[in-house]
Amino acid sequence: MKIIPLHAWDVSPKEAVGIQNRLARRIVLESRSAPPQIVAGADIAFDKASDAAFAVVVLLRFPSLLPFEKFVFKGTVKFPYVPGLLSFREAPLLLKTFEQVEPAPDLIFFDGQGLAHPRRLGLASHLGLFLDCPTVGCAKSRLTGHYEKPGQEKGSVSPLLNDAGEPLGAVVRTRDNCKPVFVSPGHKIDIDSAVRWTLQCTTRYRIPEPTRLAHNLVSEYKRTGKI
DNA sequence: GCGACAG
DNA sequence: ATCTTGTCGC
Repeated sequence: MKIIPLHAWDVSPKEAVGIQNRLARRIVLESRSAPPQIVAGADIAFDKASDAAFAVVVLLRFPSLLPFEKFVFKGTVKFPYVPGLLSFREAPLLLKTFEQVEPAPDLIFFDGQGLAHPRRLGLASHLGLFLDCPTVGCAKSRLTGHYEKPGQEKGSVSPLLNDAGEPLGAVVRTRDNCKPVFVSPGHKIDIDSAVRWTLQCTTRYRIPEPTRLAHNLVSEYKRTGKI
């Protein structure tokens, strides 16, 4: 895929916040109506001992959800984990991986937030701009926003709102009696579509197949150390 | 000052 | 995220 270098990544936390505020205005919260044909999942794994990190992108057919291609990149990460600045820690490695990705997917799932971010530019939104591709953020826990617990039944959805009452995303029950996931649009997609595709990409597990498979693969690469 | 805080 | 076995529940 072609990457659009919107800015440098070796910046200070303060500069990072400024970049987020500036880029957030470019996010498009609208989506084309057609279903995706190819969806992707991306994730990163860190090796505690060495300072190596692995990034993986998996491509799956939709709606079969059968994986047919995978890409890996091994490197190091320097930016620390700071709540709200996750993309500055993970995006560099993920982008190196996306440089290899072909064909370009129609929708990409990330393990993290999209719009549901303090400055409305979570990892999924940020990378959506760099890749100029529809993206969805599917996080395992909340970063910001308030909500009412969704029903215990798979498919139950509850809106995630900011303090002004504006919608940021949704809390989605992807499996009966299981902790819900936090879904929010990244780029070039609306909230309802993000939730719909997330549910349609979910099988018997809490995590949607794209990111679940990416996570399994990246864990294996980290374990074996081989690419 | 205190609490919250994606991965 | 990462360090880790068994175990409770559907």
